[in-house]
Parts: sequence; structure tokens; C-alpha cells
Amino acid sequence: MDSTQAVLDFVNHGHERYLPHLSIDCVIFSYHEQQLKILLIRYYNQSKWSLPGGFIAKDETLTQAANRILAEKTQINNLFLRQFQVFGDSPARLNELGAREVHNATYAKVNVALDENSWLAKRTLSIGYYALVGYLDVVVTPEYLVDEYCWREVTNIPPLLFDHQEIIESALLTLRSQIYQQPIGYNLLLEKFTLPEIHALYETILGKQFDRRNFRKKLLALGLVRQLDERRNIGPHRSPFLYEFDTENYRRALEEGAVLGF
Amino acid sequence: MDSTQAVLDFVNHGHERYLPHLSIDCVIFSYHEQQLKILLIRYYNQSKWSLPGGFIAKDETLTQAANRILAEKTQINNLFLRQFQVFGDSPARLNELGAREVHNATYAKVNVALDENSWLAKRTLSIGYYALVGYLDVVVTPEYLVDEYCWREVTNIPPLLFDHQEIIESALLTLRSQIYQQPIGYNLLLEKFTLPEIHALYETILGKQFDRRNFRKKLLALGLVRQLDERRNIGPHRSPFLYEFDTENYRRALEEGAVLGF
DNA sequence: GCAAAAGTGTTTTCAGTACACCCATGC
DNA sequence: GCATGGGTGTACTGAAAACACTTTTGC
Repeated sequence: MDSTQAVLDFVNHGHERYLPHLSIDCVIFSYHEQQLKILLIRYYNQSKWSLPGGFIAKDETLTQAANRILAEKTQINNLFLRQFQVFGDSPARLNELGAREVHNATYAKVNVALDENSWLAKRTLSIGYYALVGYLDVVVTPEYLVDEYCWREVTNIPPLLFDHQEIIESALLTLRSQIYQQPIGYNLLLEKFTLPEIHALYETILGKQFDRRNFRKKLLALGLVRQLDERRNIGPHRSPFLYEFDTENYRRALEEGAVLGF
Repeated sequence: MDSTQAVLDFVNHGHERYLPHLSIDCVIFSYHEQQLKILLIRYYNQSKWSLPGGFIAKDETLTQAANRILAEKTQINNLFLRQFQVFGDSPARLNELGAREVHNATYAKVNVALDENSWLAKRTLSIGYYALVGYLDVVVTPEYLVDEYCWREVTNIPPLLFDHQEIIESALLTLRSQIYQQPIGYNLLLEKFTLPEIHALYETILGKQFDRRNFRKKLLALGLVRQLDERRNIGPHRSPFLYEFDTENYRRALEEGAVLGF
């Protein structure tokens, strides 16, 4: 939606294309400068931030919808995307009137006020997806109703609309619990990475510290990563070696549910 | 729904009470005679079986809806119930015409045929829940449109409508992956149980065998169970001791994500 | 007495953990 | 030469795994 006309069409005719009562919200994680970050957007005329989201078209599958929405927001296709939970309990979701007022603040930009019969004014449950993306791969496309966007560190999330805070917390818990079953390192790091990078990533996600030597030993023992002959030149100190994932071993380890036991 | 009148009201006025496009399907597990079983129902005029399910009322939360539906089917309140996945990809779900024909076979009992505008004829995504219940606690209430119900062993599931087979498979995978994080043994066994019972339960769910001695050692070492002074008199052989869960330790172990490492 | 089911301990092995010093670089 | 960050090996410990014989009971 990149024009007044497109927004009006969405408001007035969206119910013909999309399923009402159901939306998708995406928690998009990336890792940059040793920090785990989430992509947030702020809609026109809102002080609180939101998760990027969208609706499911009547003629597309749920998975297609989630991938389409992500691609629209980040220009990345085929990214790592997992459904994790449906949110339908929050009082903010049951209160149709309150939600409508929030939306109307934004739609004021196109001089529209939703009436109580609008498909957008109905109680909506949201399916939470989380995505893992390369920080540098993302190109956030400006949308007409979005004033700004930002990457925020997970430990420093600003006030959010509706139950989006809860969705993020749940996504984080899921990320933690799936770190040994999903190729999380693979999707958040560049193709080549240093040991300190992946070490810090695991420490950040799991929120605890690991001994450098044991961490490397484990990774190598499981054959998850291969040490390369190159080093990365960063700053004034000894250059760290580069590593890459041994995708074959990595895949197998995840399938076996290999608990890395950190 | 226990009368023609109630069904007609549901078909004609359900859209005023329930959210369209969205249903809840329940995979209800119990454990009986050393077998993991699932509750299935067969609707009037259908040859294939179905999972018990229902819709979300406009004024109740998602969690309330799931609990209400389960209570309606099994007469159990406050049972162990967990949301695990939304199903919205199956071709059977996208094909509104095909789904309508299936439903109409059943609604023929009340001489109704859904037209394409009926709320029940719309594409529906389903939120999958799984429940763990005591086999003996369940009282299945006969519903007007349900011809019969049965407990089927998970390894021997008959042909099912729509994507219910996929839902069961996904529920089983979830059950396996959560066996160390959720009080699965606690909810599937009676208050007092024998070592062979819980041993067989874990073997059944995880689909592999465990050494009896190591299994018991682990359970006791973690303090999850307490051996009682009683024995259970079953059949012609040596009577096994009874055990009970040490709920306090059990709870703590699950919180810590104590991998039981079987 | 024998078949079927349940009870029980010891040894080995391997993976997790703890721990400290050296090397390279830029300023 | 010193501050910073990266690289690396060993010893200990504890939990998982492997393993077999005895007891009870009904027939």
C-alpha cells in the first residue's frame, strides 16, 4: 500500500480479498553488532510501535501469506520463517471499540474512520511468526501508513500497541527453546563468521555465558562448523579466524535433535 | 447441539455467535492398556472419522473457547490443554466447494444444505490443541450429529476427513518434543501408577526402548516419583510397587527444563 | 517346576565443566 | 610496552549406558 488510493481500496474492499478476524504478525530477528534485534514499525499518528503484519488472502495458503507479508516488508524471499503461536486472549484483542480507535488514528491520514461494521473493526486473532534474517539483507520498503521503522535490541523494546509485547516475549521464548532444533545460527549469521560472533550470538539468545574453549570444542566435535584458512581483519587486535557451517552435518545434527548442551 | 432445532439454529445463526473462518480441533490423548490413544468421532453420514472440534465465540478468549470445547466433548474441566499449531495450508481447507459437500452429507440429517454464502461454507483455518486426559475420567457425551466415537491407538488411525491426519501427526511430534517440558506423565497416568506403566508410557510416546533399571534410577535420582508401600495386584505374576509423582520436584524439574535424557 | 513379570547394583565410558597462559596487533 | 582481544589443551567429575540374575506368582 503506497498511496491514498491503495489504502482506501484496502479499507473498503479488503474484505473481498482477505479473511477477516485473522492476521499475521511477524517477529523479525536479526543479529548485528553483537546484539539480537527485532524490526519494529511505527504507524502514522501512533506513539507506540508495532510488529510488521498483514492479512491472509482468501486464495492463498497460510504459509504463502506469511512469506508474502515478510517479502513485502523486507524484500527477502524464502527466508527462515516459523509459525509459533496464535494470540487470541489479550483484552486488547477482545475490545473491538478500543482497537478501532487506535486504527482510526492512523487511517485519519486518508480521512477515513472505520465504522463498527468494517472488516478491520472486528475482533482479530493473530498468528505469530518469527523470522531470522541477515541484518544486511533486509531492505525495508517504506509503506504509506508507516512513519518510521527501526531495529531494536530485544532487551530494549519500546511501548507497543495491543499485545505485541507479549508476542515478542513469546517469540523469544520459542527462539530459545528451538535453538537446538532449528538452524538458528545459520540464519542469523553471515555465510562466514568468526568464533567470537557465533559465541556471542548463543550467549545473547540464551542469556548466559559459555566458556570460549568449551564452546569451540563442542562445535568442532559435532562437526557443525569448519574452520577456514582466512581471518577477518577487525580493528587493532589479533584477527579472528573465519568459520563456515558444515551444512550437511548441521542439518543432520538438528534432525537428530542433537542437544548441544551448552 | 442435541436436537434438530439446535443444529438448525447453529447453521442459520451461528455467524452471530461465532467467528467465521476459524475453528479449533482437539487431539485428545489418553493412555490405556499400555497404548497411547486418541479420541475420534464419526459424524452422521460420513465414512471417515474426525477430530472433535468447535468454534470460537465472539465474546470469549481463545483459551476459553478451547476449554469450553473440550469440556463439551469430554465433561472434563481444567484439563491439560495446549495450543500447538494453526493449520491453513492443506488443499482440503482451501477447497470451499469440496468441504461444503462433506458438511452437507452430515447436515442432511436435519434436511439442510449449506449454500455458498453460509458461514460454515467458508474457508476455515483450524487451531490445533492437544489435551492429555485420564482414560477413565472421560465421559463422551453423545452429540446429535455424531454417530459414534472411539479411542484409537495412535499407530492405528483410520482414514480421516480433511487434514486431520496431518493434525494428529503434528500433535504427536509436539507431544514427543515437549515430553521433558510438560507434565505429560502426570496427566496421562492415574495418581498412583506402577513402574512398568510409566516406563511403557515413555517408550510408547518416544517410540524407543529404555533400560528398566536406568529408567527407574533416573526417575528416583531426579526425585520425580516416590515409591509407595503398596503394590498393585495384577494377574498371575509378581505385583509391581505403586509410585506417585512428587509434584513439587516434578514441577521444578520441568521448569528447569531438566532433560531426563532417556 | 516352569513360564511370565518385576525387582535390583556395579562397572565402564564419555561428555560436560572448570580452568590460565600465550600470541598478535595497534597505539 | 601495554592494552585489547583471540587462540588454544588438560584434568576432573558426574551422568548415561551397558549389562544379568533373583524373586514372586499362577498354572
